[in-house]
Amino acid sequence: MSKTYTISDLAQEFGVTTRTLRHYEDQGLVTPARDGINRIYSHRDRVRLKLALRGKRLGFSLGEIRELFELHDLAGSEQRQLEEFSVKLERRRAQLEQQREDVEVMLNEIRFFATQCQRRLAEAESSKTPNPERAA
Amino acid sequence: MSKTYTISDLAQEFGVTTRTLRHYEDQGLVTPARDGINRIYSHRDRVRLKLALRGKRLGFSLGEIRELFELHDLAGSEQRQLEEFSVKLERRRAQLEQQREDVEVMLNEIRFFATQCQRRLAEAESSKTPNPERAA
DNA sequence: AGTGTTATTGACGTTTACGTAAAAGCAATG
DNA sequence: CATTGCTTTTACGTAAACGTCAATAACACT
Repeated sequence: MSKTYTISDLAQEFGVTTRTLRHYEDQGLVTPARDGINRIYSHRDRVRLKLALRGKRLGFSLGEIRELFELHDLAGSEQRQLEEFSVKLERRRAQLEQQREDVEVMLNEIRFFATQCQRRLAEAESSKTPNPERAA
Repeated sequence: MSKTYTISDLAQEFGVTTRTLRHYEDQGLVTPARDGINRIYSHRDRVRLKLALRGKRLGFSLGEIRELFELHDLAGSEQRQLEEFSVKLERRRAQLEQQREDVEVMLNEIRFFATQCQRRLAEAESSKTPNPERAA
């Protein structure tokens, strides 16, 4: 049917260890089926892993990522919880926009230093080859 | 002369504990002077703390933040290390741009769910007040 | 002099996110 | 059929980033 993956398939593809995948299972982030004793990962597990790793890059804890998954799963459910859901989303959003701002600031700063670096390296280079403009 | 701060001044301002500030000192992120035994934080320390907290929000470890500070301090120094510096900066930049992409993806997803939420909440609301359009 | 506030240095505790080693089970393969 | 390779569970270890006492010291009042 739909393609499945072994534990090392996914580990390799995403550059993590099998230990990590088992850990994520303990934490409820993925729920692979079993072939006897061996884990079999579905497409859904693969997607979840991808999302989890993105979440990690964004600084979320595994617990928070699980929460997000739960919220995500809940997204088609009863209205009574939707309000609470909405509030949580708003908090996430604010946090992420702060983070985006942080990233922009950092990138600008890095770009600045990078150009400074290039300039200095260029200067050092041009002073090695005796060129007429400045060597005079 | 220039304004100084006590440990709790900065802790309060940045919403961290004094323990955190002492820890950051252990890790070499700030180097407050002393009035006898008491710490006195300079404007420079304050800036460093601010940068450190931003770094944390971006997912850097304290060790990495210290590295960045060292690189930053080195920025006006000898060319022989500039090349190495430049390489490190480039790695950071790539990492940050990946992160920025992650943030964008996440924000879009959140915005999508938020509007879905609002829509459902609105629907629920309008079905409470018997309005002619749909109650018919 | 006594009381309260804020500071100091240890030093052990805690949480998170895995690492790592041990012991054991299938499965193909030379 | 023994070895090699991948898997499993169990369980202790660890690095980072602080938390949380504890004991002590310096001031500010009142």
